Amino acid sequence: MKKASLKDIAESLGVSKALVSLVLNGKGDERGINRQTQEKVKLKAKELNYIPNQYARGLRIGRTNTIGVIVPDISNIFYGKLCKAIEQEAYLRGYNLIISNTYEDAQKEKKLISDLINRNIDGLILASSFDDKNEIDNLRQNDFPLVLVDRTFENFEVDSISVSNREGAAKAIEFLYSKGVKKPVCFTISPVYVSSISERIQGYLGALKDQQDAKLFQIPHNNIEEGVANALAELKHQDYDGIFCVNNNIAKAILRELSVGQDSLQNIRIISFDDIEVFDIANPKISSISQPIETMGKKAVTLLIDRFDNPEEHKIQHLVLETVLIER
Amino acid sequence: MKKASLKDIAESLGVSKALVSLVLNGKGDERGINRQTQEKVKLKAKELNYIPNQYARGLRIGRTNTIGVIVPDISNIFYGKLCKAIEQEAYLRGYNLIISNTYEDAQKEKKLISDLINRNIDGLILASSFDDKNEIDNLRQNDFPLVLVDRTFENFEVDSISVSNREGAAKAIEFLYSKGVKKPVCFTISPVYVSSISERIQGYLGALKDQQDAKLFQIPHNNIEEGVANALAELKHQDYDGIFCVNNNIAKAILRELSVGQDSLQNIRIISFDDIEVFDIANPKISSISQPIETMGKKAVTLLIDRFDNPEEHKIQHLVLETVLIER
DNA sequence: CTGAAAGCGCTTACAG
DNA sequence: CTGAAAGCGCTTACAG
Repeated sequence: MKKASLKDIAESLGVSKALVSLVLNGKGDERGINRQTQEKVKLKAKELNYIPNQYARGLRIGRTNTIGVIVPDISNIFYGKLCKAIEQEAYLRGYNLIISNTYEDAQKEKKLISDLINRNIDGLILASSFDDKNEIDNLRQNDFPLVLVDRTFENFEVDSISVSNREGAAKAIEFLYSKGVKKPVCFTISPVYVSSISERIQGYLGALKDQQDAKLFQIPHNNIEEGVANALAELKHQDYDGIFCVNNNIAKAILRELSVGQDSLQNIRIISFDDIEVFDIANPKISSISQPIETMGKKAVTLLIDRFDNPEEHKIQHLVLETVLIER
Repeated sequence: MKKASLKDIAESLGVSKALVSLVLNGKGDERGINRQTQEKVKLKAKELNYIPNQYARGLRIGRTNTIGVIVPDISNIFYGKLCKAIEQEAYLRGYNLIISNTYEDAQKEKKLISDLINRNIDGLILASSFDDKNEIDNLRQNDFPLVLVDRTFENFEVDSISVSNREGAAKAIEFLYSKGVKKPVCFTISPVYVSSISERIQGYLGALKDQQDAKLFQIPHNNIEEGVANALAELKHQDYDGIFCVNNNIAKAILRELSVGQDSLQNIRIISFDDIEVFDIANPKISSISQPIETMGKKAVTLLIDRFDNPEEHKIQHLVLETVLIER
């Protein structure tokens, strides 16, 4: 691809690169450049199909209009939708995205973060798998523009946006009780230390009528099917009559498992965090705690860009959005 | 983020930037640089936590180790998985991804392509929404590294990887017949001109026992629910007894619609292109034509990188993978 | 109103 | 064995 450069435009017009740069960046009037000259430049730029080299530009001014996004797994529908929302808002604002997945691997996350920073991203939107905020404390110390999304850290002075997981989980348990469930069990997922998951577990525990009933199954994130199958097998012989799933992947695995037998569990009532389309058509019916994914994604971008644009006035924010109970 | 540069290393060691660059790029021995000097350089680089600025590097050598990926919609599970496969292979090979969505909007696709090229991506993996290969013919003419994935163009000398859509669709129709279906209808989706969809339609038409039975519903991609609801309502009064869905989104919409009534259609047999988890738990059972998504994604990356690395010897390839019928 | 020059951080001939 | 210099394409003081 032979692309036109500033130089090409300048030479073909007999003006300097500096002038062309100024005009094309909308500083023509401000710098009092002849209107006719400005027109000529713009015309020629269009004619040569000029597009500025963002990396040369980035190298010079230290901004690349690129936002890094790191999530655990984009093929998880929750993160897929989140990335979509982020992408749409970013596109509107003129930013590109570099999206990467960690698959809950802290080593990979470390590498990705330095890779991305190294690629001169202007800022980072992160759904972190780290168990400790210290892993990213250097970013905070260096004032690197960072927004935590979905997963946050306590007492960490960095912009974040998430949902009220504890309340959402409590709402789920109360719903189960209201439907006659006596003993609800919680299916959680590894890594259990990420804020969203641990808060949901706390919400479950806090909402239990009798702490004696507390029962948690921890399903490994990279082997959900088997973990769920084992848990369900164990439940068969017990008197738990409700299941709270901490995320949609768990609920989906339960549905699959139930569809191939486990008749004795057909009467168990299920509710899950994340509202996904599958629940509309699933049998048994699965109620859910729906998250405002779009708002979360768009707002993350807004927070980040505000941080770029107003580094001085920008106030660190911790936004917490409400969830909605969807009864089925 | 104050990052260490070549200069920092060079100065603190009293050597030149050139030497440092050579050593760090593994050309120390080749250029006969003193082993001890090399060691010192590497140590200091580690100590200062040096990471090269990829964009300065890219500006200089014209490569950025970044691959652009453009798909219609990453929140569609098919493309989500495809991107995941692409990401995994790219990560292994040391490449980053810039992923963007077109939402089937040709204008946006045009803009994204020039944006990405402009960001010095080394190559592009594209699932195009264009109705005409001429839209990207300039890329081909300029020898820009490009791999078409999922959606291809006929008689277009550019690497591509896709599945045998026609045969897959035919297989689906034959399966319906084998299960006693007499008159299968096809639910297709807009834009209907993209290769994958049009080939599936051709497969459907070609496999019909009686061309008189041909019946197509064209569902708009941005209003699937309503389109499907209308189509199903119309079907109620007719004698079609099988449905072939050209993709998973259509099938999911049918499942939802059926779950809220339409009893008279419960006995219709359904098969869909794309095998998704939902089908395992869905009622009615939905058979499917499964695509080798992982292979498609990984192979796209391989093709692209081979193109970079061996620009001379690289032969244009059009890979077509087989689909698999999943009976349910 | 416009241009010449410096410099962002890197790599690569070229010279010794 | 190593260094000085040029240049990738851009923007921005500075000068006139």
